[in-house]
Amino acid sequence: MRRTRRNVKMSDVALAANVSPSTVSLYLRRPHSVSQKAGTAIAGAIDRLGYVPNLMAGGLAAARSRVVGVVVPSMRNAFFADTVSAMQSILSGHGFQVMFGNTDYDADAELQLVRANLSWSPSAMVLTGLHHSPQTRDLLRNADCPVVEMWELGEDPIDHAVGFSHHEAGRAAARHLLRKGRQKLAFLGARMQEDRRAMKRAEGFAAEAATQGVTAEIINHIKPASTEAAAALLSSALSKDPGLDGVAASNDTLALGLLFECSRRGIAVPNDLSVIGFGDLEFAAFSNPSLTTIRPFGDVIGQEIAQLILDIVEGEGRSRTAINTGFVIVERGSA
Amino acid sequence: MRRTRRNVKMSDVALAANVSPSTVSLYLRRPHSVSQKAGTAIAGAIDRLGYVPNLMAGGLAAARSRVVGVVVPSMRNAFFADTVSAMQSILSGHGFQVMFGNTDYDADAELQLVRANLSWSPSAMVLTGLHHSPQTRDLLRNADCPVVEMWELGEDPIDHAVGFSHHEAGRAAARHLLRKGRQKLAFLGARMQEDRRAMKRAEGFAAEAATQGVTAEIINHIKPASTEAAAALLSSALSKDPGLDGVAASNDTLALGLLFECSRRGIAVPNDLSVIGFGDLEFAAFSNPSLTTIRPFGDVIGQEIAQLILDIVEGEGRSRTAINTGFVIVERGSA
DNA sequence: CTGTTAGCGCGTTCAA
DNA sequence: TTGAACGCGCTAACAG
Repeated sequence: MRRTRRNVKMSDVALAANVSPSTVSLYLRRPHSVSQKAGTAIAGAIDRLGYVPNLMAGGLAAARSRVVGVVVPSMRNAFFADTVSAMQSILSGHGFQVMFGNTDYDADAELQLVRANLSWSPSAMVLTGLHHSPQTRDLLRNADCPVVEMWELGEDPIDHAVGFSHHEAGRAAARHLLRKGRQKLAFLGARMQEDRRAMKRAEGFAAEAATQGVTAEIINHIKPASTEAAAALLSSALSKDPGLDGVAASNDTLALGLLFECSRRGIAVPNDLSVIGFGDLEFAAFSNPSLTTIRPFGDVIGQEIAQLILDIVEGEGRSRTAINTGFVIVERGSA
Repeated sequence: MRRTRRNVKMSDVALAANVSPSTVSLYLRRPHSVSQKAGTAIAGAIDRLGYVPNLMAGGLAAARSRVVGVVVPSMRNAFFADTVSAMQSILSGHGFQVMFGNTDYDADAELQLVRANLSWSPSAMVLTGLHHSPQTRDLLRNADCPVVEMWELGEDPIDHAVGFSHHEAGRAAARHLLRKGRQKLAFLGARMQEDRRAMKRAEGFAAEAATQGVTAEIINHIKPASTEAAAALLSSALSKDPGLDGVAASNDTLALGLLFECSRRGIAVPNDLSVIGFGDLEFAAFSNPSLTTIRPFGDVIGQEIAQLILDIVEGEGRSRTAINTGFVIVERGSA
């Protein structure tokens, strides 16, 4: 840590530019509300002095900061990494910064992160999913900023929601398998006790199967997706129904594990067993057979959220309370 | 955006607890420096009133915030997602928050992000790599906080560095192929004009080959890794040297694309051609053949950085200026 | 378009 | 251990 060369502040810039501090402040916020002459003088002083605004002071005075708090289960998850990256790129172009936190699917961690973010009087809060502890909801309902729940659409959002229906995604997976003539279905999931959205897909899957008179078992593995999880789930499913001919996995990582496990066991995909994943990870196209999966639009979610926030914060027009970004089935070799 | 129920502040808590504001402040920062009685009264008031500290006011007064600014090329990249997640988990346990930005390998974007982060008087700044624009370096050198450059070790760090030598990683890849009896080598890279670390691996690769009397061509594709990039690179490499029998890819995504392309062309891996990647992505083990690759330790980098920052900021002891997290070769089927 | 005047909510002296 | 005074650097009226 280097010596503190006392920070140059706005009043120093004002001095150097021969204007008052408030003119500098105004220039910084609305350059066009200041005379050409003052403007160039200020701009000159700013970079001659290497002035860096103190956003804490600004935020304190304005009772609001240009920070957007983002809380996701895990940045290691490509879904959220996509969304947050897309959001960050757009927001930073408008002078907003992203403060982020991982909950690791822990409700208490979520509460702490929300609390921490709110301490910065953010311009907006972005959370993942519609399911939060009552305390968290309370905090957010009383927060003096827009709240966006993402990656899920459903009942009773706190404020705004951007995403899609996981129930529908589950139904779509079932319909796809059924259309392929599959009759003995199962939904295999990893860590669904924590990932409520995966659970909703599972329920949609079973519901759709039921409407067609087919029963679909839902099997959960309590640990995260991995080769071991895939092996365990496949064994379990096969023992419950040896005639199994179609499975949906709660995500592509698990689906890829299933493909791997099938090849180990000599189960032909898709002839003996159809497999459909969820997520359309980069590598879904590279597997053998390539993976049929459901593609959500993580980047679009991020873009829509950024735009929504900008509309609300900068904007005039009314903003939609729910935005459906949809999903599509990407048909490849495995189903 | 809901109605502003005027925020409860520290003085409100003080009032409710029958103590002065500064006692509350003291309690918040060092609970043990306050009498038992005052302590419980304050704690009670805090959660009865739902007090959320205003970190901007606190930071302004203290001239420092518990924010750590993190700047990475892209969160979509699993390397950085791992590192940042690991770092965030540890830091948030100590009351620090992460403010992050993606540069997309753009030096100017990096400068803007650094400037923006510094406006928050962060407790530390974390950047990716050792290569930055002179302006960025200046800003950082004069910054009144520790600076950590990560994912690379080398000459002249700004302050602290946590990572490993990419030159050495490149050498290791070459040694591995040479040890397998490969004699016609090439290093295939995507977007290396921007990813300097990949370029350093390429140089290390060529240097090591040279010491063994083997020449290794370095070929770059200016667009990001993809199936097209892999196809183009393979064609180019084969046309330069039809006898090619060993290649290193700048990352696993590209390596997987190469594997895919080889299988399309009927090139047997590893018999006709050995392939070694970099990164050890989750799916490197699932490909066919599975991918031999170099594993950096992204999560360890994050942990070490978090620890380093905590040591400097909270701590007493002297902190190391460089931490080598190393790498290992994971030998699988492709080489 | 510019300058003046008041705080924003809290940390940090210091004295009691 | 507690409290009073002061100011952190800036924004937001408003008056000129």
